[in-house]
Amino acid sequence: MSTTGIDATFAALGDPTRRRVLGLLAERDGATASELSRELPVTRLAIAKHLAALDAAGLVHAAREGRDVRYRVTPAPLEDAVAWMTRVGGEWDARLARLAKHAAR
Amino acid sequence: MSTTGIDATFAALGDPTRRRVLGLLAERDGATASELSRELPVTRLAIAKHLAALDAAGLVHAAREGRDVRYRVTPAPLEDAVAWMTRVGGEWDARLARLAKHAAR
DNA sequence: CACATACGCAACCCTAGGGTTGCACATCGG
DNA sequence: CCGATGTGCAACCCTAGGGTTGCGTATGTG
Repeated sequence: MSTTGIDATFAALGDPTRRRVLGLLAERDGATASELSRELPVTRLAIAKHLAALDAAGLVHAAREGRDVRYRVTPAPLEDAVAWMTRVGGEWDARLARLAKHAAR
Repeated sequence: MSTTGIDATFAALGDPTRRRVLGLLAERDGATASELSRELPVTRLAIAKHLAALDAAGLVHAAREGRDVRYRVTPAPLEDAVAWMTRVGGEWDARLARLAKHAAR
């Protein structure tokens, strides 16, 4: 499942707009690209691209519903990212590292 | 302090090479740019740029020692990044979120 | 049916930035 | 003092990718 892996995750999170998209989607789960484009200063198609990238990174899942496509957050890859951070952080908080590893569902 | 904040942190972490640099530095703390460049397939100057970026993001601290400059990891900004992730994760693990926030010393 | 709405493809523009080379300067060791 | 080593600046190349517009297509609604 982690075929794409950490590289894709961090790359996806690297862009500010993409993080805003993900953030919005975290609140309005199941939103469409058009809906999100109304709340951001970019085109619908730009949002669609970002959603595609997030989808490729496994951070989001697309589900077609008739005319429109609804997206919902799938935060599993974030666990690996957190695990990496705690590692390079020198286990600066051992409890955090332990929980991050334990949080895998 | 959080003006640059999360944007800079995630941007810095977005590049694979830069993550490798940070990862190496986590093991060999206090390494110089030249040392790191010997273990990576890129130029010393490229490493130096990455270290500058990491420094700007507050993930690394440069300390001049005579002829060479030694870098050490300062993982504090990672806490904010982790906090953001847990937030967009829909508090998929409430304990993790609590600890991430609590870890800020 | 006609119109609005939502998605998708393709081509394109343009800047950011990762990486390089070439040179100059500082410092350490013999 | 001289050479080896480490850092820094500047200019440059080049690709990735964020964003756009234009158009075509499908699905919903009056």
